[in-house]
Amino acid sequence: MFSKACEYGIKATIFIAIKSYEGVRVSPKEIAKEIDSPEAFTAKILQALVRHDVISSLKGAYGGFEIAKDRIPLVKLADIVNAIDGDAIYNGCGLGLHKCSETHPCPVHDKFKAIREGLKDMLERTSLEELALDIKSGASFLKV
Amino acid sequence: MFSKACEYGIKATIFIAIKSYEGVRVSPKEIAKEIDSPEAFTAKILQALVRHDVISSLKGAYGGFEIAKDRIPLVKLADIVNAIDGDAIYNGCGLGLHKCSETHPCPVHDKFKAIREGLKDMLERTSLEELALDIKSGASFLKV
DNA sequence: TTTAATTCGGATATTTTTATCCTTTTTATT
DNA sequence: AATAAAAAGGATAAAAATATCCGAATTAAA
Repeated sequence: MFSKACEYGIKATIFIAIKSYEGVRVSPKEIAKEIDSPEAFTAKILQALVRHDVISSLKGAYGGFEIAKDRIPLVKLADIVNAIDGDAIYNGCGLGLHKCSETHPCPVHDKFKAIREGLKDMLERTSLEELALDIKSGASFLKV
Repeated sequence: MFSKACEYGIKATIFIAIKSYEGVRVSPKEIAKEIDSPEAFTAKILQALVRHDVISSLKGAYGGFEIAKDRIPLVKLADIVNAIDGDAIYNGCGLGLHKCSETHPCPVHDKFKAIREGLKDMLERTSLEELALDIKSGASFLKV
């Protein structure tokens, strides 16, 4: 459903949020260990998330990745997905037609529309905050 | 959402169904032209569909691909997707955890479950017959 | 039985995605 | 100002997905 890059990006952002609640910045090494991902590749994804203002970073000694506490409830899953995979998931045609529309629909246009909208809705409604709190409470897990 | 291979497979199967209603077999060349796909790659996908008994083929002169008329209403979108992309869409974890389950869920486990089940349901309910009839009636399109 | 038309299957090429490595830039501390 | 720690960014490598090519096997018809 999502690319590997996006999977890592979501898990990394959740971990950064948890650490940011504690007021500590984290390194790609620490993140990769926690979410069980390749470190260098994860670092690249973090760069993309910074560029898209999902998270922020501080270079140099005592630097690392963080996210402002007051932004955590405002960041939605959709923001993370969008920063990494773009909006193809919502907007692209299910069968790859270049000009798929109501007036020139692909064979699965309507059937997919419902699924897509459900997905879009879920991504836009789900906040980083609730995902992070579930991890903190032990209700969900970032690896294995 | 789906792989290119799967997109081609779905469109190819629909076209084969339409031609099979007319009692004529079709070649990869004709199919590729009709669905706007790379011919040789499409041929490989057709082989996979034959191996999984979604469609059937006849080698040699006057051969080609076809699907028995009485099977058209029985074949579901899910059969085509399964033959090409497997069942990762329904069963894999949304965030790539190896052991994602009710008792050890990833952060988006429940939210994805709903989407997944909607998708699965749709794929299992949608028949090749209705897709083919929509193309025949001009209600939907296979290319552009 | 020969021929022509066709799918099948293996080998290979290209492109995209995933992953790694190394140098440069930035920054807090000493 | 010097130093050490860290992200940024570019170059490269490996793996997977997409795509092409060609010879072998099969088949219907002449």
